[in-house]
Amino acid sequence: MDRHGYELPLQLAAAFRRIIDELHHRLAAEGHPNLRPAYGFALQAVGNDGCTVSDLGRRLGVSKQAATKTATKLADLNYVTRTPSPTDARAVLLTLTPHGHNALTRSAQIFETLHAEWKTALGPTRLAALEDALPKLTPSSRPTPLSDLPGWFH
Amino acid sequence: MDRHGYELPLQLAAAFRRIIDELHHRLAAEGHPNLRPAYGFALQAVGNDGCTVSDLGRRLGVSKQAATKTATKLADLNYVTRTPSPTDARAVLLTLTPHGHNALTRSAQIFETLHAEWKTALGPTRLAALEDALPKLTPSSRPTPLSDLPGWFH
DNA sequence: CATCTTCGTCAACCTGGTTGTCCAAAACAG
DNA sequence: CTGTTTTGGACAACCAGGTTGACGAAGATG
Repeated sequence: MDRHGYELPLQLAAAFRRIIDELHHRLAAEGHPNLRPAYGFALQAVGNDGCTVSDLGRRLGVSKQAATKTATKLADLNYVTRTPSPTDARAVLLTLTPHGHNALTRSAQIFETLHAEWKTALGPTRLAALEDALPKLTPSSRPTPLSDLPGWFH
Repeated sequence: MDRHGYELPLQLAAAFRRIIDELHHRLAAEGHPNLRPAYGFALQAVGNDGCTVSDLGRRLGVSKQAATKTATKLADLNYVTRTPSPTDARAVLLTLTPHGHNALTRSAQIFETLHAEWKTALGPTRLAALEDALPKLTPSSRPTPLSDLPGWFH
């Protein structure tokens, strides 16, 4: 009757993986074929208000150096622009380009579509129960930095 | 009332991450401080029956070359031994050492303990509902290779 | 016996992290 | 106003764990 303890984490990982894969599959079909999952998280971290390189590092939970590399990548792919900060001559402001904004809004739309699909697959009650149960599964303690997902595995 | 679509994947990732972190935290306390999550999956792939390097690559969904590197790492950490196959002079058999067996049995024990803790936290009904709902969330199509989790993000 | 095909390795490369070093700019003493 | 610390960002070097390409030795197959 009972499942084994190792099954649930595998299911969690598989579900997460499939969702993110599906998201990027659809994003690729909507003009964002170069957007890797890792970049997606970074884009979210930059956000509509933009931020500095150090901010990005802090939000992603990685070093400033890693954030610099990521910022360069995002700029190369035309997702953000790097402009000197008007208030701090040391700082570099990362700002979403129209392409970056587009990626964010497309992602949000796709997530809402996916949410509707899950509701159909499970029924609203069971989906809500799932969303309810997940945060209670682990004694969260800290507010879960939602970051450092890449690189954490190693 | 409804949650946003992006929340569920974040919850999935956070739960998975915390579970694996907790597993390795306890494993470290039980004599396996060097066992990284990625190695854990590889150890599971080797299994009690052992396998060849190519088998390992196939089970993990990575190239033979990557499997060679992983096998070397596991051997360096004394989790597996590399012996020539008696039936195929080309092949190298990977076999769990006592230390490797220990890691696997400890992992299984810890997972059962964690499962019991989840049952306490959620109640048996809601845990079962969670385990029921997760596989139905995504239209699995293929049987989910459970592999290539490392490296997939990039 | 000749010819695939497979097993495992070496080498080179890519990505995305990490530390260490450094300079210029800011912030904060005094 | 000046001297010292802190901070922002980049450089370099390194590491882990993937990738592809080439290759020899061994099995499988004609």
